[in-house]
Amino acid sequence: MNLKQLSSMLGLSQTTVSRALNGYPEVNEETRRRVADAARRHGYRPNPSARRLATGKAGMIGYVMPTGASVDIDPHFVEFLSGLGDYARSHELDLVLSPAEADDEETTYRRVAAAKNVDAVYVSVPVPNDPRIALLHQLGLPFIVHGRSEGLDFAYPYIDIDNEGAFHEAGRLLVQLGHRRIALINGDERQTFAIFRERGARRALAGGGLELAPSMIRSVQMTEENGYLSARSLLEGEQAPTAILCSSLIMALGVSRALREAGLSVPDDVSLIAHDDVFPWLKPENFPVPLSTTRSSIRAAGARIAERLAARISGLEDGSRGEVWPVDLVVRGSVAGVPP
Amino acid sequence: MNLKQLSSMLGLSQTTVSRALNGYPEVNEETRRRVADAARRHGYRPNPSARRLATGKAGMIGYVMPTGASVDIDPHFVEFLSGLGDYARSHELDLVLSPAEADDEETTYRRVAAAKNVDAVYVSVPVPNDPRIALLHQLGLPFIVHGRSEGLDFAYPYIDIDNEGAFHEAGRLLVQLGHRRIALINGDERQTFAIFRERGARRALAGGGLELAPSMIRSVQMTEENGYLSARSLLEGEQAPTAILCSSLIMALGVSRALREAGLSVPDDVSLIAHDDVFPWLKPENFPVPLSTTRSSIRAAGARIAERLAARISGLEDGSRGEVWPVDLVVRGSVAGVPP
DNA sequence: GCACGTTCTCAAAGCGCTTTGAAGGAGACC
DNA sequence: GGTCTCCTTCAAAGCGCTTTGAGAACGTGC
Repeated sequence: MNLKQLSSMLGLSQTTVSRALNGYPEVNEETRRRVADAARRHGYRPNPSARRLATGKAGMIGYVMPTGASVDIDPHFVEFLSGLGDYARSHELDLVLSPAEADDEETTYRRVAAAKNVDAVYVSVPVPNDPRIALLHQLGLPFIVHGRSEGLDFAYPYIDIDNEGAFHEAGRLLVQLGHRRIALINGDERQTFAIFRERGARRALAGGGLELAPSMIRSVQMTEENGYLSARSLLEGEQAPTAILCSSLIMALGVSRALREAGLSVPDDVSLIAHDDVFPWLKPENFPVPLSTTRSSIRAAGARIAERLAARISGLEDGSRGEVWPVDLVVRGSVAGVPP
Repeated sequence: MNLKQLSSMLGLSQTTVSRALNGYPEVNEETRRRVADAARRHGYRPNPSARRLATGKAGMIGYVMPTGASVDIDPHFVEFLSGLGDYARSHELDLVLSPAEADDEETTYRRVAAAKNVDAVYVSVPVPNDPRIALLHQLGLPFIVHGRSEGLDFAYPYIDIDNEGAFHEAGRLLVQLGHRRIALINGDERQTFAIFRERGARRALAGGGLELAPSMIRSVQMTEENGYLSARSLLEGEQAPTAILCSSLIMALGVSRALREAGLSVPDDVSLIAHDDVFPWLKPENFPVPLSTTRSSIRAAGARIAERLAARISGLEDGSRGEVWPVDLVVRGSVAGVPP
């Protein structure tokens, strides 16, 4: 059932039917009702390819997904998807994933932009001076960044959480409890979120007259194993930390394991605070000792990003507003004063 | 730069240019070379919307993604995506995710099929008599199932792992080691993979003259917490198991925690075998006691599914071949003979 | 009764590609 | 020289929608 058939069936022109269905004002209400009715009865749905060709609008949002033989997609991504679904499922908004060679995303961004398959894209885990953002800016393809870049000479729309604030607050708590040897097990140091977290932690320590020595920092891909290895290497040092800030719950699993293996207990020997992106399958309150966290739901961010992307597509939003969401510090059993 | 411009620039008709670029035989080699050259130099790329409208082919594959306020997307999904990327990134094959209300996927499948946005879809985690498979079969939209259904009266293409064989082998090992009280912590019992695993375990026990009592089975969503709760409730019983089969590494985390909390050690008090889908961020060899597993990479399956979907789209594959992949049993320190 | 807005509807021209059916040109064969 | 083929190329007709520019139809006001 296409427009032609439907309109001839109704004895109307394609124009009128199209306008009736798309809510244009110059159609008689009575006619509109008749058309809408017939469309529903016959299950008419405009062919998106045709509509796209005619309007240039795709009604889909895109994501360029870095992949590679030695590249693993981040498990956080499913949480983002859950959030996206929260908004998108009721708006018939689809997401197009375009896999890209991780060390050459530009080609794929150009392909996506040229193809006009999608009306807007979202960009995740930015780095300072992110070339993807500059490229999208230049190509004129609407986008929203999940996270922030630094050093770009133009404004762009984003949603980010207050990573610096979160780690500042967590660090400050530890300092207030008397800890002086505080370590940070962070994500990839090239990524802005990790830079901000380090900055927050550093500022917190400075507030207590302390420094965050390079020997107390680890920057690694966020796996259980890396959490374990990082913690172990920290604990081996002369100046083993009495408190650890950790950038992810998954790494915190490994940190727990290393502590247990070293015969150290939480929080008596070592205090532990991790960032919690709110996974449904791994909860901080279920750690052997309930884990203190800085908490912010990626899922909620995903829903908000979908919403803003949809708004940009339909012209309801423009400009380059940045949103920074506050992060909750949730104190549970894993922190205590410095051991005697 | 579109076809019209390119062809007038070359002094050729659109027909010839189109054919030259699409590899039709009736074009002079010399002409083809000229055309290809000019296309490359001017960065010409056919507009996919136009091509799609003309051919009806989208060059994209789809996935209807069940979502809902209380529905969480499975973390296994990113592994699938990594695998998909392994194949798709070099083939410019995009994936369209269409979020659906989890309790009414049919509507979305119909929308996707009608929209012709995608040439084929993949279906994951099927249940017996899966209505989605029946629907796709009826709609004539090409698809491949990741997993298997049961009870459908037609054949369909799928890729599955030998879940029954895997759990049979794992169970048999435990039986051979003398265990008589063996428990199964499984995924959602409605899903085929869980049914097959139970079947495998049951058959293994039967081989030793044993029965898998309902009281020794848990069917839950695969989270750390549910692993913990299931294990705890099993250990509380009169007839606490001396061995546990577990359907996921994530649940095995919780099982470990429950055992530790109960003061039981692996493998002296309880042997443990889990299914490992091969997450890069959580490895069985890094469990406190290296975990024995039945191993099968979801990522590899993702790549294979992308490949087969692409083949179906381009007409290289048809019919309804099912592939069943064997599963490795990897024995590590977490299994031992039955405690005295 | 006529000119003039309004309101509603329409034919036709795109959007950029693929594909059908046909035609021009060059050899080959008789 | 004429006819037949084969090889290349082409004009034009879709694909199914939106949108422009224009035309009926119908009051209204003078």
